[in-house]
Amino acid sequence: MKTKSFSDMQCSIARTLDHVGSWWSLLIIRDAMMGARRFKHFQENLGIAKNTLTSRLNDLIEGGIIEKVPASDGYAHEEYVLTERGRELAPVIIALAQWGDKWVAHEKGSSTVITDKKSGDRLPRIWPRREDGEVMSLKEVGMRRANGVPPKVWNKEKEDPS
Amino acid sequence: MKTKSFSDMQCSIARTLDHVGSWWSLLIIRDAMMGARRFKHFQENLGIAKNTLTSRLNDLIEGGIIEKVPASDGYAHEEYVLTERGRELAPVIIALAQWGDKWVAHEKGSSTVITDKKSGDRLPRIWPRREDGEVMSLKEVGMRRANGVPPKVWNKEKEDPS
DNA sequence: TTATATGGTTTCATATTGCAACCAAGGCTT
DNA sequence: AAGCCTTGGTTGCAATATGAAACCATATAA
Repeated sequence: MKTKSFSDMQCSIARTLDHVGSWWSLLIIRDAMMGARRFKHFQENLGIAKNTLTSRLNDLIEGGIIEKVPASDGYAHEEYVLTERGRELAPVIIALAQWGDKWVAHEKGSSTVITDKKSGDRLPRIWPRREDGEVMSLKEVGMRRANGVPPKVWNKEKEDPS
Repeated sequence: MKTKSFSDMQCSIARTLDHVGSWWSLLIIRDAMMGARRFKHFQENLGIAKNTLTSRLNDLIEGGIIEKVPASDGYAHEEYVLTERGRELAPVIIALAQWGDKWVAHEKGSSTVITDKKSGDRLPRIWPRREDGEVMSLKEVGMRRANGVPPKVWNKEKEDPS
């Protein structure tokens, strides 16, 4: 459940998860990226309860990740499509897919592969790089707050051994 | 809540979310990447309920993302540290942080910036690239199943207009 | 015109989370 | 050595989210 909201936290990650962190959100976004547009697409493919799907879709619409648009084929119904905000979550989806492909793919079922549409080839692992495009090792990657927010307690402990 | 497990789904993303998709998991992993090692670090920093933290930590341990090790300073307690599996979730965390930094940073509080530790500079956006290292546009990125799993219904609809 | 599919809403049972209280084992202080 | 505090939990209980099934209005198909 989520009684507590992450949106107050001083952290982009927490605030992002406030939008896409609920159980089904990222799978809905994945399906939307794969071409799902209608309620039944999501519902049949995910096996999600309809009331929950309604709820999650509304949350995503409220968060500006998905929007409702008139049906592309002239029918009366509306369809759910990703906004630019939503499409830009692709790196998250890709990173999740590639991690799973490497670490939990063999255990059960098949994997989802991220490809270059033209060639059909599997993409290399999405990975942090420097400005010059060089791949970084994870040890070289740091995290800090943008505007002088105090460092974590556990860092202070280490910096100041009594 | 999660009655239903994603682990049976034929999709790496779903199986990954089965490991890290619960409310607090990715924030715990984020804190671990920032140097948190002890129960109280996570608890104080996240404001998570203790029983929930216990539960999430155990899930992450069971998933091989975090492991318990003897205290680094010789004390009696044990500490929680990321395994290699866990450390390799960095691209997910980075992608989340950068998305949030771009799309939800201004609204409230400060943002979390991903940096090059040496220079302290902000990293460029993590983004899909071709084998040759060229940045791709999102339209060029595709997803498919590894081993001939049938395509989605909604794709068939389009391919076969009656 | 009738049947069926779509896109929901409502109700109820169940599973998680948050909160507060409690507790055992180590360390620290005196 | 005795007592207190911190750490790392566990155990209820209340609040909330999810799943399943029933129901329903509208749109589409036969």
